[in-house]
Amino acid sequence: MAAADLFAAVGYEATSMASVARGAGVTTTTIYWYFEDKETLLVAVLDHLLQETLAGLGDRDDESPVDLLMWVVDRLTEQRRLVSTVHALAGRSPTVAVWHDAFHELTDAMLAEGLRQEGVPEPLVPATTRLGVFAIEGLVMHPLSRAEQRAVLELLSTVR
Amino acid sequence: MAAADLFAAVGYEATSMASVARGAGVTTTTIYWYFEDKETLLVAVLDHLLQETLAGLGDRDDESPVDLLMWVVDRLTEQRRLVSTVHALAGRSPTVAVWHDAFHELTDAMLAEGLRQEGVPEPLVPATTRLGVFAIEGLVMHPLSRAEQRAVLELLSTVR
DNA sequence: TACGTTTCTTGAACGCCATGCAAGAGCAAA
DNA sequence: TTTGCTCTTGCATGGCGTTCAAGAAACGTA
Repeated sequence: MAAADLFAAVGYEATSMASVARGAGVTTTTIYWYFEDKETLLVAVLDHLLQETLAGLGDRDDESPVDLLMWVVDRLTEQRRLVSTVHALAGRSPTVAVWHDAFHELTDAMLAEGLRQEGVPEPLVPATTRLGVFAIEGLVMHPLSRAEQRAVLELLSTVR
Repeated sequence: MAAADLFAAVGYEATSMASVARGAGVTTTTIYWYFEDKETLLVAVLDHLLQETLAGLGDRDDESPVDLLMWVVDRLTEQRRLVSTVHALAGRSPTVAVWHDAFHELTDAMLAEGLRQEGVPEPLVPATTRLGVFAIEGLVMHPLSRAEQRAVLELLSTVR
């Protein structure tokens, strides 16, 4: 998909529908036959990216929890621009908001399950999950050195 | 400032320079005489809001740390739309990025100082500060009940 | 093979937006 | 009164997301 490349290269906002069409060798109107609007196109790209990432995650359920989180942070950091685009758009576009909510439902559940297997007591799981998600999003959005990232995640693993 | 009202009412993206001008009873060109572009106007509004919030914070340095954080989260949540706008724009606009960095430098320092006074050991201050900031931003961006918010902040205060 | 219907593509438009520019009003100093 | 500066205006420009009427291509049916 040409849109995915452009979103990754210059970002969603800087990508015009005309440039997507040019990249696909068609006209803008053709894009609109397949996707209702630009936001729907974005959601399609997000779904595609999510599939890829989930597949990659399946290949490494052997590593330690912190290493696993670091890997997820790395993948999301590669798409930092899209992440903040989604957050900004979710507040004003129902289309993107639906995807964003579904995404969190999925990832929050995965993290919660991981925490349970690490022995986090059940009543603490919800709040710990949320704090974990917030930490991941924070690490993705604010550039820190690898050591600093790890320090935050290690600190996070001391809550009780 | 008319721009501040419009940004708060409908958001930055949905606010056209024409509507700002109309609200101020002038022409768009006049706005451009005072502000270089729309992003510079945004930064002026952000500065204004920050001044107000800092003043309000000065009136309540008596409350408990968690209550203080809750209050900050409340103020930021009222401006949730602007918060995510700033995050999205900081990645592609130098103007907004500069303001965003300065904002974090200020607020991170304030939080770090608060943590020291709460007895957090010095070597843990940097990572704890970051985790705290991430928690605040997460709470601002994701709607949770008051009890859930408090649970996350209480959990956060148990790290060591 | 021919025809009707559905699927896909196109070029040209529309309305909105942020921004630029040349000209002029208002006003103070000389 | 003239000069020069600050401020405001109307108009224009180029780009954007999106729409629409029209036609081409593909396909099922006879």
